[in-house]
Amino acid sequence: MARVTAASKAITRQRLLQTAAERFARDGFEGASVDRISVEAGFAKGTVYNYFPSKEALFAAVIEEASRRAAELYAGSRPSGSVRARLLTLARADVQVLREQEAFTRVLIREALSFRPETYPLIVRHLEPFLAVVAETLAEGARRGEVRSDAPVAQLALVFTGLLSLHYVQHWGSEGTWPALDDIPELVVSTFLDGAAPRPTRAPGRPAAKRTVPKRRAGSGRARR
Amino acid sequence: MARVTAASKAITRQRLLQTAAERFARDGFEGASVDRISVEAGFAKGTVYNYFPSKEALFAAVIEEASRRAAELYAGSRPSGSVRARLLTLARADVQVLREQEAFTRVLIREALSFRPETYPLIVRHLEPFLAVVAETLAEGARRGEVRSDAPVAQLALVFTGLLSLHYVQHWGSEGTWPALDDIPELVVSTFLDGAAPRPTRAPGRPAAKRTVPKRRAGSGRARR
Amino acid sequence: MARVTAASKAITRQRLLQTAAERFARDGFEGASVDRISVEAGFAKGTVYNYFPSKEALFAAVIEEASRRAAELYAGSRPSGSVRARLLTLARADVQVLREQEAFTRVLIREALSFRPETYPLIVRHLEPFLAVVAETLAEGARRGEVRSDAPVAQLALVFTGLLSLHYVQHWGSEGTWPALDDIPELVVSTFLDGAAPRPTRAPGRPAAKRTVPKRRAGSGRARR
Amino acid sequence: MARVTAASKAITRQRLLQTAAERFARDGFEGASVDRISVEAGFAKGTVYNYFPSKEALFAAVIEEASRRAAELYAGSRPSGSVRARLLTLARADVQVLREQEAFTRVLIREALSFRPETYPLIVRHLEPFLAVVAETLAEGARRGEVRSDAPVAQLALVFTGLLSLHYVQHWGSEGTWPALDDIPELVVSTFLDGAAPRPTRAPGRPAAKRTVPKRRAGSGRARR
DNA sequence: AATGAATGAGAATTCATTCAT
DNA sequence: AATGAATGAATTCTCATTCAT
Repeated sequence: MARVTAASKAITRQRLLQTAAERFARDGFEGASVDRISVEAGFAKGTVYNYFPSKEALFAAVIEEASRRAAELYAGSRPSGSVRARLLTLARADVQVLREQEAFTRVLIREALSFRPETYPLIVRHLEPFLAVVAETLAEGARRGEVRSDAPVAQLALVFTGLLSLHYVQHWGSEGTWPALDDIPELVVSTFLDGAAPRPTRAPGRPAAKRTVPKRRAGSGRARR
Repeated sequence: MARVTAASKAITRQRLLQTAAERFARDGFEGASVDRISVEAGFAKGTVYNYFPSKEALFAAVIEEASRRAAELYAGSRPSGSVRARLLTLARADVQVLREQEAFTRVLIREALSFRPETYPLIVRHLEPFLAVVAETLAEGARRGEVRSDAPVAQLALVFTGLLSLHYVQHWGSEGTWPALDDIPELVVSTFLDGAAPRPTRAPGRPAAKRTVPKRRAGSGRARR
Repeated sequence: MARVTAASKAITRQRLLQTAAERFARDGFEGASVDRISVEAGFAKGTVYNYFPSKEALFAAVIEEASRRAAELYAGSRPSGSVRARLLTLARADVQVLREQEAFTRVLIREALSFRPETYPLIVRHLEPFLAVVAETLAEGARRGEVRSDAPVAQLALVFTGLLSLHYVQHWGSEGTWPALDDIPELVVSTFLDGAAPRPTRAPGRPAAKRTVPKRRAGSGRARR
Repeated sequence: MARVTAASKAITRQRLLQTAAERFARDGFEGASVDRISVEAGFAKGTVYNYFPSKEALFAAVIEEASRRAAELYAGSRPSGSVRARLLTLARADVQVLREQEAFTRVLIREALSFRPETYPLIVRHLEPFLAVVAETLAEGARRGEVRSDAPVAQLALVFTGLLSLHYVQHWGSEGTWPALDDIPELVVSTFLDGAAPRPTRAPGRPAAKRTVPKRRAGSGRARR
């Protein structure tokens, strides 16, 4: 019985967290209503308070949960190959996480912008695993000469991750018009690695001008150095 | 009477707007209290409503005011020279605007992230002039071959402007630790134009690894044009 | 739980409605304060809003409740006999309703005079059943020759009902001095059917002389003009 | 100069009173806004307070003014002839007053229904002159045998005056549909004097059923049934 | 006299939170 | 565990009133 109870409690908790994530994402922290979350999750008005001591705590739990799941998902992807290829893999994993928990992610990014002292640590903690992998990848790249070595990798990692978020924001802000989620990884990797200035030593007759910033055939360690 | 009245009204309005910007920046649109803004500005609870018909309107006025001032400041800087130099000038102007109205800007960026349909147009309107100048500069650069011509300039302009915002956010999030406001223009221009991959054709004996992403002395006159 | 809850909810609702009727009657719709109603009913400031979504809705519920009860009371009295006798019965039923819910009725009459477009339909709906019975009675009377047939019964019914209201107003306005509630039915029926001109040729053996106005010696069949 | 000043003060006062009457009539005491009255009268927000110490006082003054003007208007009409003719004249005078100051009258009737102890005496005072003339007329009629003498004329006068108000209310409530203002005097006099029971001694071939309750030519006393 | 900026009490309404059942 | 009635602080907004100019 204890087992059953424990299990059903866990289920209830999950349901509350899921609903809460959706409502927070849609309405923001202030705008979301505890009552509504409870009812939408299929419980009565007060049930949330049997699981979380306050709205704040519920919100923190939502973020915590998002972080946990994201960490799991990242754990699965062990990138290899050139730095470009690895960053692409990481960015794709991030987009994958985004897809699987878009609501969570929106909460996260939105709340990051509020600079509320209570939640900031949570968010940093959430980003850390991803940042660590990126930084490691960049360090490796710097050793191999594929990445500029004149800037601390931690900062470069922040920029890379920030670029991802930036494009998510533009995706949401444009209501999906541009960029499409699928395009984001290559866009970001390209922006991050190559910049907007033309590569000086491109092969002369290179095909230019695609619609979007080009999927560049990464690999091929050729030339570029 | 009329004179005195008009003058003092303008002062009151400014004081209200200033305080409102601060409170909105700190607490967000939902979190900020109109009564509190009024009192904190040194007036009675209801005085805001002698100047603005609603909280929404007050918020809109805050953004409008920020836009107006920003436009003035941009108007002062007429960039010239290479695209890199121009972008640098623009980015510096933007940082200048940020400094002069940091509270305003925080409101803006934060609210942009809330995706509230009511305020989105306001924000877009605010960004437009800056985006337009950036896009124009990039178009010129594309013609001159200083900028990749394989992506729409409008999108590149969005990325450039987004990169600025991204670095502001990191500045605030790190409580000023990194990046410093002064470093942001070069950081952003460099990230935007050059990317993180090493420039292939640098002069051989080039001094590497500065603290931040380098002020690159573009020098070495070769190629880039 | 459910049982207890449901029962106590009904009681609470009734208490709120009763108090609301009193306050609305005393202060009018605008003048009455929702908070005060709640507290006066023995609850906290906001409790009204657990039962009614708005002040308007509370007001509507008060009227609805009054209508429901009035309909019940009218349903009990099935008038028969001469038109005079029937109208008397109806008027007495109306006074009975008034007695049982004097506060409600005052709300009603008072609000009818405010001509607020929102509440007018409610009030009309409230009056309709009574008006219908009156009209029907008058139609029957017209067929039998007991009532003038030269005016639409709907209008006559309005006048009859209006006369009742008029006397209630005078009752309240005079603080009960004149007319007494008990006298109103005969007064109104007499005024309505006979008018103030002397009845010229009453049949001799007709039962005359009630306490109030009617005792008419009518006499003097002399011509009126 | 004192004269001029005094005159212009009086004009201002009148303009305020007129506008106030309109607003009070339209919006009720609570609903009317002092600011709006002042501005609509062509003055600034605060000017009302140079003439009236409070909203209450302004309201009282409006009623007082209405009474004064009404008394003047009544004074002009010295009715003569049969009681029916005289009552008709009085009723027409009342409708005339209504027409000339509909706003004032609406305020009055509406406020009468609120039973607010502060204003009730004012309203009674307002009605008194009219009531007195009506009572006098009825007394004369009773002496002449044209009016029932079994009820105090004061009460009959109240009923007569109340009937007028009742029809005004129906006129407003139906948005002018029924009854038309022009029809009210005859309607009321007929209802008041004759009632809804058929006159016993109508001439046999009498024309029946007009649209509205008929101007009846008071027929000639023969049996009612 | 007139003005209109400032005031602040008070209203409706929301909603996180408590707690008896 | 879950419920949901009750609470009351907090919020936006209105408006009568004051008073310096």
